[in-house]
Amino acid sequence: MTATLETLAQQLREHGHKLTQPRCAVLHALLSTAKPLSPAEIQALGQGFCADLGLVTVYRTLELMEEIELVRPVHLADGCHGYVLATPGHTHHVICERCHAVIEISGCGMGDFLNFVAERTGYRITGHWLEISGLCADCQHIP
Amino acid sequence: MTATLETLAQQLREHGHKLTQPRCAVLHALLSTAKPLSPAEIQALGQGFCADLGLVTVYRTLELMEEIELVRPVHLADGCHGYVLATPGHTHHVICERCHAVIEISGCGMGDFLNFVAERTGYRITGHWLEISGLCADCQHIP
DNA sequence: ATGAGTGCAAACCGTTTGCAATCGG
DNA sequence: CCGATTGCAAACGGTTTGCACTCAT
Repeated sequence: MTATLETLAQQLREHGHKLTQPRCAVLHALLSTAKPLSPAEIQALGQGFCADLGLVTVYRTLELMEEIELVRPVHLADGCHGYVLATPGHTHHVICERCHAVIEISGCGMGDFLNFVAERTGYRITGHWLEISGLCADCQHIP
Repeated sequence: MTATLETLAQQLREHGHKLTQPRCAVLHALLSTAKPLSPAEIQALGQGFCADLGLVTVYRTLELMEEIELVRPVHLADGCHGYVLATPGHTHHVICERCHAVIEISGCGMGDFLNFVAERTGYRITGHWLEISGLCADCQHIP
């Protein structure tokens, strides 16, 4: 099931949140691309739908949507970060270092590795954060 | 080989950098713990060795030491980040979510998983960033 | 009608920059 | 001695907060 404005709006309502113009504008912005968007980029794109969308509202909306797992933050190694629409379940991001396109990998073949780490360190492992960078199919052909 | 103030200082010199009091203070601070330290924490600890150590100098020193791979940045999922002394080669961090102790895992059993990702996505994989969180041996016994 | 949601302006925090003074080799 | 390094103060960019107004339900 692919996310649409309707399904996303529905999820907002289910969590008891109001469906407002600014929130629709943020969703529109995120739906318009597979790349992670910064709050400022979301504001710029969102203003096509809600002309006076404020940056503060974008922050508050993203915080809200992160809580109900509608969006997921993407932290890159260089510290910059953005948001993408979330797909349910445990996923990892693969990010093109040239065009920043993102693919989510669901399911994760790291169970064995994590067991090894647990044994080796004595830690009880509770979570992990993995982001993979590379060149997407398109960008491999562009020098 | 465990890093000491002497070996670290040596590396600085080898790269043509001067060995100054503030830089020693930063190294002292990092040697004093296995936890990642923020620039502000490094300044506070470092002032025990160099009373007027400035925060700006800490930033510039960390930048320098990151370049010559004396220290490594640690980004946590919650966005806060710090620095730890680096061990050579490709490593991953395992961080205790309670006391923030860090263990580095060298070597990394993720080759197969990355190949799988490459096949599945069509990306040419160039790098990855993995941080594992859990409870260290000590903290498992504290509720 | 009424509380959730909004925009604005200002506060805030961590980081970076310009510059004159200082220190190490 | 001389350039690398430092500390200070100020600029900076992104994020958060206080508050009065507005909107969705």
